[in-house]
Amino acid sequence: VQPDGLSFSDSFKGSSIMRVTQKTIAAELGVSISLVSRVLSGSAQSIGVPSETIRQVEEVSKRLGYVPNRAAQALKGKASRTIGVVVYDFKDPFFSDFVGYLQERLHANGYSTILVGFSDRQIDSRDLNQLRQHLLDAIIVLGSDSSWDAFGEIRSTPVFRIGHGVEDEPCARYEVDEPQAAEDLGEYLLRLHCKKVQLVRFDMWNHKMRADAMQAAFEKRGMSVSSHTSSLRPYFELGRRFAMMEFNPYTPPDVLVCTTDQIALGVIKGLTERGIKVPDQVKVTGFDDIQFSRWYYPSLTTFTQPMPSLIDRIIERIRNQDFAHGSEVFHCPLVARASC
Amino acid sequence: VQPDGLSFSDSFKGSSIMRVTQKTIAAELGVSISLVSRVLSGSAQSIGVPSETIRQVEEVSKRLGYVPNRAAQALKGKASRTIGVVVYDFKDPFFSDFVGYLQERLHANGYSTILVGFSDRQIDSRDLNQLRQHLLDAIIVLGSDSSWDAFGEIRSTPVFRIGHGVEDEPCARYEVDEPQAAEDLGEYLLRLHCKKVQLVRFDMWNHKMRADAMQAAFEKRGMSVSSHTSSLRPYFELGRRFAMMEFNPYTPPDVLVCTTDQIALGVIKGLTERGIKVPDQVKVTGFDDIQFSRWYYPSLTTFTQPMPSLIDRIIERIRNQDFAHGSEVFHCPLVARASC
DNA sequence: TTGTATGCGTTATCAT
DNA sequence: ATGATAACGCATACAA
Repeated sequence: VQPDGLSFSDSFKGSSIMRVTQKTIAAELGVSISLVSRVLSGSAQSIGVPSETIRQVEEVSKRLGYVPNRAAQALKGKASRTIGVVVYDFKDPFFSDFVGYLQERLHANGYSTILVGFSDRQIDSRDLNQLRQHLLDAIIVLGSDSSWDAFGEIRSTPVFRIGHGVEDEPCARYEVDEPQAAEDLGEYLLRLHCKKVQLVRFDMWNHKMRADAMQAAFEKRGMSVSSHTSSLRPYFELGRRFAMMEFNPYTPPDVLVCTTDQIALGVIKGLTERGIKVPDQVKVTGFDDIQFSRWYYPSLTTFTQPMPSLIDRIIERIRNQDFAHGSEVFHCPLVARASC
Repeated sequence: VQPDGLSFSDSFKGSSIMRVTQKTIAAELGVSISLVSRVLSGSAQSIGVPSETIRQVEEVSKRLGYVPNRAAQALKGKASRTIGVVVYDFKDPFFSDFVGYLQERLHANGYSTILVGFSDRQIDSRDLNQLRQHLLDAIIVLGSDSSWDAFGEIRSTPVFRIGHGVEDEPCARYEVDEPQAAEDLGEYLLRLHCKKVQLVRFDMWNHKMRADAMQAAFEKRGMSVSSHTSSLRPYFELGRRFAMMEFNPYTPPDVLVCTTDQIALGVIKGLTERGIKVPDQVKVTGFDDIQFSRWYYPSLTTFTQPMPSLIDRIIERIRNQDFAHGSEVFHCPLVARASC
């Protein structure tokens, strides 16, 4: 990093630029702060303030570039219209896609997003202290966790979790309908005359939950199911390593069912490097429908997560202050592409 | 989305759960709020408060789970330790990678991140109104923009831009050293005996800037350079479409130099679909080193952006209140992989 | 129709 | 060594 050496003189003037507050506007017009406040908060009309006065206040406030101070508003007990978003694994493309969409919808609905995310790791309650210092209308958690420990101390803010959690978590939870997804894939594989399935998954309880549902659905349909489990990270490397080292091309399964798109893409890359053709010699499926699954070669058959409806539903609940605890499941449709 | 129908009874109790404030602690101990404040802000020691009192306050505050209210602190003029992050294209994997890393570093340094991002579009000053309502220590902008319009109204908060901007932007700017990158690639291609280069880029000024630098460096070394420009989005489709429809396999260039990894990956996919081998029949390069470039088949030769050092440098400047305007360039090292 | 006063949680400046 | 008090920006109950 090297300076270009010519423009460092014009320095930022720090806090010398005064913020425009209601006081500024009131002084400018020679009226009281409360009058300005009433106009700016929209309650003036119904109170009976003459529209000429309203116009003047609005004119000056616009001219001076007034923006309300949320800190002050929040302090007064008003909804902060600020949402905390917690992500367990930001490096995971699925989650970063999700965050992008979530943030955009929140923004469109007038909410600000405070982001707290990590890579590949459990979240500690200390990690959330920063969130607790803000006045939030709600917290949205992206990711599964088998314990509620991290959120135990957050009691004054409602939490929505998108992912699997513990049974009696004091939050509203949205979970993938794993059995339904498994049934859908089972039917699909049956039509493709798959007899022999191998599952490839990460060694974690939520992957196991998904894999177990798959296994049940496949065996119910008379397929034979074996399983490969690994704790290698990142997921892509897990899949690739499996395809390179573990996959046996002499007694291949018909299909490799992976619990995550990243694993599946790694598998495809590993197989391709070994000269094994997908889907001709072995089929591959994933889960999540990340952006790159459509763009890989071959494109990946996977399950789409219905982000738009899910997110809009949560935003609506936040707006309605509907913070009822409990879990709902949502359906992830199978998207058939080239890999299977 | 269907309810599971059994756990919606235990509703969230809304604001019935009182927040713990300094007042709560003061009441618990029968002391004044000021005393509590002094202890909690760390100024007690030097003032001469007995360590026993300090201990007691700290004990109670921990037991009650006190967290300072940033809104109140910010109102009092304290640094909010909150940073706004603006992203021009969150759908772009490069930016979402960047945001993840940035956020993690900010968090580690005690800063909160307020995220405002969009997909594929110019940002309007209205889009930033939400940011302006927060008391921010700084704003970090990810992405290039040939105009300062959107940020014109933000005058009380220092801005850092990572990307190309206009010459006299009142902010601190960090820009890719395009000529240096072009030189590096020129040398590299020379060693690979490439004579004929085709550039593939998006139709936007910052892509043109990069492509122009490349063209100059290549022609300087005696290579012939042609160029394909398109305004198709997303970038991946741009590259793929080019490879499918425009690329002429009978008079192929030695290498396709793309202004972005996404374009390059699309090119590779398109070529692969046509049965054209990369890098055997034609080489491909990108720019940015997104996560999937390493994972594509073949893996992509590209330029890495030095996020860690860049981000840590910016955080340090924020901490030191060093908001000097002007631009610095940073070097993006070439990473040679399979595609070229 | 508009102004005054109060309080949100915190910090800082006074007193005591 | 500690407690009152004011102030940050805003909203609102209460006066006028």
